[in-house]
Amino acid sequence: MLAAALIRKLEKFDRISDAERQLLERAAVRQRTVAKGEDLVQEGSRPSESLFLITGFAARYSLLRKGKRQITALHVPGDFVDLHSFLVKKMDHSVMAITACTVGIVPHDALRAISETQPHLTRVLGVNIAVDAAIHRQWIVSIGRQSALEHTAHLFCELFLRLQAVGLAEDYSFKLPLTQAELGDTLGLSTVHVNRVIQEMRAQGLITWRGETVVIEDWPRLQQIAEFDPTFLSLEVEPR
Amino acid sequence: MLAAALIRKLEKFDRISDAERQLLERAAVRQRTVAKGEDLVQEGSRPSESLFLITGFAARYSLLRKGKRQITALHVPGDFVDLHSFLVKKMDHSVMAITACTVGIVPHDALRAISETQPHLTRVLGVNIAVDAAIHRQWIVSIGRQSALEHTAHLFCELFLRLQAVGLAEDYSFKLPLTQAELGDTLGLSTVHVNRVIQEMRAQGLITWRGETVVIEDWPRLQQIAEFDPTFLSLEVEPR
DNA sequence: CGGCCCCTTGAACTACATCAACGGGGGTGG
DNA sequence: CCACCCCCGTTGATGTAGTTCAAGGGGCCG
Repeated sequence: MLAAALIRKLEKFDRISDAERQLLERAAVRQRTVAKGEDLVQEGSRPSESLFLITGFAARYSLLRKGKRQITALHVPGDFVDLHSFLVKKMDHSVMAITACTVGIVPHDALRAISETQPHLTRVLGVNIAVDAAIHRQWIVSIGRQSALEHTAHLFCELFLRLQAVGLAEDYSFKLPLTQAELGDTLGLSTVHVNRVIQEMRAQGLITWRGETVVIEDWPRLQQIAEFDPTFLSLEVEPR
Repeated sequence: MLAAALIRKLEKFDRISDAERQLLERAAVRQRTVAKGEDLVQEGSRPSESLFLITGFAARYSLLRKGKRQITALHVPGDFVDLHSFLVKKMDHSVMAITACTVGIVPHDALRAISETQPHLTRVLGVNIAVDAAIHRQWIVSIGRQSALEHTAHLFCELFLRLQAVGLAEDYSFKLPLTQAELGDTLGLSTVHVNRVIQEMRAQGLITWRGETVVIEDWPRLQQIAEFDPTFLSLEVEPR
């Protein structure tokens, strides 16, 4: 039952058998809660377990000298936050809790056992890593070649679909518990400029965003401005 | 013998047994040459085989309206260019030959067979995907929060180590067969500005770059300017 | 020999950053 | 329970890194 959110996410990629489901349930040996602002995983560490998000938002980030920060990934419930640490061993970045989080814990021993005996499940977990990479590539495109408004629109499109995929969005509305400063570190923009872009998006009737609730007011135009194509999310059930 | 470059690359991550080596050799059923400027793989396609680079440079890229282009990855000999297409099925970007290339071809059937019976080799191939993702994250950090000069310096550090890992660099020197326009599309900069940054790097005695040959003249300072930490490349043999 | 990349330079422009300041709301300590 | 304070969103003014436009020159290939 711990792994319910994770399984729902993996089921977007391919059908998961009952046997596989049970294996995942048993692999998630326990859970942990992490306070807002705390690190789930730290740069330089060599984790012996991987974490998936059950509730809350998390962010991978890197720090540079002069206090600059870049967020390289946002994670929502169901995401396997540091699955790659099983393969890559040493963390090259940290992961922090954007909100209070509960995470499921899967020991690397359990992942190894799955990789030894469960080729199909292993492939589906591989899809997870590959889709993370695809999202990274899209972010590179957006930071590199889109305007601040286009880029922001793109991120909203992406988050909406990802949250919808795990049942956390309805009626073009979802929770976005990020501050504008955190959004700036995600988009590679200053806080001030994020604020102006958001106001422009409101003025154009693209979105509303009050408190933690975002409503997409004009989905077709938001997609069009962002040049959004959902292919990179691989949200289609296929035999893998 | 076809897969020699690929195997050399994988051996940077972990020891590859003779049996695994032979499997890879047999999986690489044939090779192909691709002319400079041609696409190896096209966005929207559903490849039934994956390609690794034997010789030449290749780039993954996305196009935006108004003719803008962003390169999201550079590939050098030994790189498994679209291994992820085995898992993700539909390409969300294209891959082009920066120079004339020869590529080895591995049918997805062969990759599936490996995934069914070769857990260790499957994990090592997974490292390949995970390291690609780590490089993507580093690019996000560099585009998002570094100056043009810092970012360029970082890319040169990365390329030097990656080329050195496959025996294509010596004495702080390597071949970089990119035009300044292509480098701009890689860094998210205009051609004009790339030119000015390169000149600044030359003026500071960091590098020389004549024709296709780059020489790193001051490796410690180049790394320091770039805030370069090679951890993300995972170039250490470890049991995986 | 001609044409076309590719590198280079100059000048003008602009998207976004930086600096500074203020108000409101929610949590905390007295 | 109230007061304070800090975080967060917001706004204005100014600064600048990088873009865009334009043009020339050199080398290589057909």
